[in-house]
Amino acid sequence: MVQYNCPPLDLSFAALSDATRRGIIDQLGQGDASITSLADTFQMTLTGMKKHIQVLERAGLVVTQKVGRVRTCKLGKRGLGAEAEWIEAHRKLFQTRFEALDEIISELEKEGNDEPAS
Amino acid sequence: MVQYNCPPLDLSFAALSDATRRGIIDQLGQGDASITSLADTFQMTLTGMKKHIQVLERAGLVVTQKVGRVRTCKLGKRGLGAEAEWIEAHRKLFQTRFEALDEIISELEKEGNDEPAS
DNA sequence: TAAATACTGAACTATATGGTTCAGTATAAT
DNA sequence: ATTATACTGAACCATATAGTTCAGTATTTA
Repeated sequence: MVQYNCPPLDLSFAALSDATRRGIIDQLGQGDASITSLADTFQMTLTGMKKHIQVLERAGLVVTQKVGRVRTCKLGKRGLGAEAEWIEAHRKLFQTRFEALDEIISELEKEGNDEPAS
Repeated sequence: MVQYNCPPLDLSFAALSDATRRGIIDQLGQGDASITSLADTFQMTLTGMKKHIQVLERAGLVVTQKVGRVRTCKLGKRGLGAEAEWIEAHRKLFQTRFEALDEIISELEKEGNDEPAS
């Protein structure tokens, strides 16, 4: 039986499934930030923000470094390559599947630009 | 022609964060399947598989239809467009960030330990 | 030295997830 | 009419998540 086990994707997709964490990535894309400034931006306690950062760190999406009393967070070098690969590969799979059912799909789409569901 | 009835990214990324569910998508890419055959493939109870399918359905990644006593699962028309968009946009963000902070990143990698030994 | 700042960890709450078993219902096959 | 098949729902379990408060420690700053 094929093993579909892929821990890094588990961790990164789980990390991306939270709007606050996606927001943190947005924010870090603008520049590095401390836990305090992120907690302030997202109106959350320091402890709560630290947990989000830990989730992002475990997924390799963020790295942090503590200098003095300030922990600075930045985007991880790992990036989103593996996730992009999986998504792209399977996006094609979806499309292929629909092409195989082209006659049915195109018929449905002719009935309206949106969902044909009544 | 992108997303119309698009459930939030929260739901789809959460759905993709489980290896079994990613495997189900692989499987459905090969052809439609019943709950029973999927449960068999992934060595799981029917009830367990039904829960996974429900998660995928809520995310819009899978649609199902019950005919007689068999519920057939197939890939949802929604696809992975919204997810691909988010990932691609942010992948560029990561890259831009690294170019800007190349020297700092390499310094981080040299240190490795950010916790003072107390 | 004293006080403010920045973070950390433990503990708690509430809810979700991933899985099970068990007891059904509806449908198909014999 | 029986029986087997396919699914469904409720209930349960263990663990994880998303957040909090509270009590610290370590580091600046005044």
